Amino acid sequence: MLKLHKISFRGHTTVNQKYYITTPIYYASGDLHIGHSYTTVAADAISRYKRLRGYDVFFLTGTDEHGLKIQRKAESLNQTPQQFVDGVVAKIKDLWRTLEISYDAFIRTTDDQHERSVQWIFEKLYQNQDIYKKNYESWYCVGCESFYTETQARSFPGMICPDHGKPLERVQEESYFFKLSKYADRLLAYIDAHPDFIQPVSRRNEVLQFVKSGLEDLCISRTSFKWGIQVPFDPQSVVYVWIDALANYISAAGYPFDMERFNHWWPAEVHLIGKEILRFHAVIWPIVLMALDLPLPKQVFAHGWLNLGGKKMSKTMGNVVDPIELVRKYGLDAVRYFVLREVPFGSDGDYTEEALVSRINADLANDLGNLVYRTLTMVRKFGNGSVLAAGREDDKDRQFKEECLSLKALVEREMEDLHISAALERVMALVSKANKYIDEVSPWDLNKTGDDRLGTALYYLCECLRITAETLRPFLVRTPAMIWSALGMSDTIDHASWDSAAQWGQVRPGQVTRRGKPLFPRIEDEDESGAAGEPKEEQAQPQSRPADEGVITIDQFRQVDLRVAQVLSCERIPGADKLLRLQVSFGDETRQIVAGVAMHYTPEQLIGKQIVVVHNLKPAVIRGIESHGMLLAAKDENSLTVLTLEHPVGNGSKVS
RNA sequence: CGCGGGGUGGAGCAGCCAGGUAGCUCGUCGGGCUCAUAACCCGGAGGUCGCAGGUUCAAAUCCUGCCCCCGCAACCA
Repeated sequence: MLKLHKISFRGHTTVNQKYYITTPIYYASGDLHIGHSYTTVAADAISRYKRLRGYDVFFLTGTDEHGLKIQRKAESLNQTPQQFVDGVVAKIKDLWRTLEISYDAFIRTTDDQHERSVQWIFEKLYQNQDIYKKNYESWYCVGCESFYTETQARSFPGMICPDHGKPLERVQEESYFFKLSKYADRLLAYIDAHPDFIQPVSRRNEVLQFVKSGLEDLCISRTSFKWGIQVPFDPQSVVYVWIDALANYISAAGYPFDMERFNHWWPAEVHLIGKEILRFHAVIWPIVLMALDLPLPKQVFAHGWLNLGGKKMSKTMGNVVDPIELVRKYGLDAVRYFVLREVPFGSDGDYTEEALVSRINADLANDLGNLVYRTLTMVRKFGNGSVLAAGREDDKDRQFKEECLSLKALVEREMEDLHISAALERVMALVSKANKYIDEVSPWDLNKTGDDRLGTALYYLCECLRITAETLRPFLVRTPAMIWSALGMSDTIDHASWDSAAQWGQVRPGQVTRRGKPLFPRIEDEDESGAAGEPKEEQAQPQSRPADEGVITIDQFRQVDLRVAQVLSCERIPGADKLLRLQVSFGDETRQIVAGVAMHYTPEQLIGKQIVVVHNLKPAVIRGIESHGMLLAAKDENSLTVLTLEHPVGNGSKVS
């Protein structure tokens, strides 16, 4: 299952230092989006970079496949949980294949070896008395076969299960708790002593703050669902996500059954994570490792998010950003470039299609693509397609050469701190320099005068492109090879060492170039036909589906099933200021919905009213209460009014 | 007193930790070039660096207070 792939590079026959990097394991309950892709592409870029530098890399990713949510989802599809997750995992692997993620191993928490490892860990922690059993009471509904917490239970009127109409039972549940609190001081001391352990610094401060405010022991088992790893000495309980999922980082490296392999790889150099799971990785996980008496990972690096900017998240419209679709439309390297470039170190980036297009056009098409194209055109026009030998060298030329040769070190400096975006910025800065160099040297003039500095300029530019291509290899997977072959290099780029990016003279005078087509064609706005004076607010970007942004077709509107409903009953939800819970009738059907209107309506004001409800909205759980629809209301700064009907109509009537 | 992030030319951001000419990308205006994907290069305009105090020879940068915005946690369907 662990395919250790190894690429050998010229100049790096001896591989010695190891580098173990992980992504989070993603929850296999559905499709992944651009955010997951970002983390994984970033890990991929780092891995490729490290491999190029001669490290023996172990790049781990995978999936977290247990839990109630998956169990339920599988049930609703009439599948076994295993069948369900197998399907999801296949799609996730497809996505990574599409993005050409070079992972070395893919761990699934349903792997037999992982399950045994988790059980072993659980047992060991128990024996060391870091896990203890505690009784605690909770509420249970036989119908749901689910446990509810005190607050959830109290939100049900009369403590009656809303789904089954049965009173909840008070039951005692035995759960296992992990002694987080015991290790709080040790963790603080560790973080203090290892400034690089949590990066960036802002995240580190956040964790320190959190740990100082006190840790509570963690409940690490469940009896409310079965789809999980059994607690070895207690068949009633399954291990909850904390230990189950986090342990993947060591189980995948061989713990505890292949200690030789494990000791080779562990501790990991870096866990790359999104900031939303910082606490699990910077608090719970280190403490688990401490309890197991294992070394901690060298670094937990929490990157920022790729937010969905500007656009309102409208789930009814389903505007999730599908990375595969994006790749199909814009190309793999464009998408990789965008996610790696757009999120600066430590902070969040913003995804909009506009930003993506503007990045592609400005950086890849105008600067890089155009540089390659214009350079090779000159080689063709002024040198018959063959690279000219360098002639006399001017100060400008010498300076440009130095810039090219220093790129590698600059990229390294950024990458060693995982500043991926900054590293790409360095590359693009050289591209920019090259464009400027062309302008200053004006090869077309040199050509007219027959100056042999023409050869110098063209040769230097080819070397610049060669170096750029080599340096881009960690980030882009197609472009470097395309530039390489366009330059007419003799070998493939895979055989070029990383160090050669700082060595002048790899391009041979006389080698024959092939210009080909532009690498990154500019993405032009579709329909430029609009009248001149038209305000060009958000220009309609090329969309996979037609329609200007913000404009929908009648068919799209018809997807929303609006219906009249009558409020049968209505009540406040204890502990919630803004929410009302309503039972509404559609004539043949009664539903419960939750509405955030309690600040403006008392329950009595609504009872009996006919209102308009989105009938086909996906159910949601709000404050532990299921809501099967959304009522319509109009709102301005200081008031809110529920839509009602001018004249009564039958309940369940369609609104259109 | 929930946790955290942020307010810098029209837009998006860097600079702040280690005070000392306010920088980048896009846009805009003007110019240049013609090798190039209406691209590339140069130059200009445009900022009281959220507000008010304080420290200092000097503050976007350090300190204090206040205002506003955004995530998360919740009460967003």
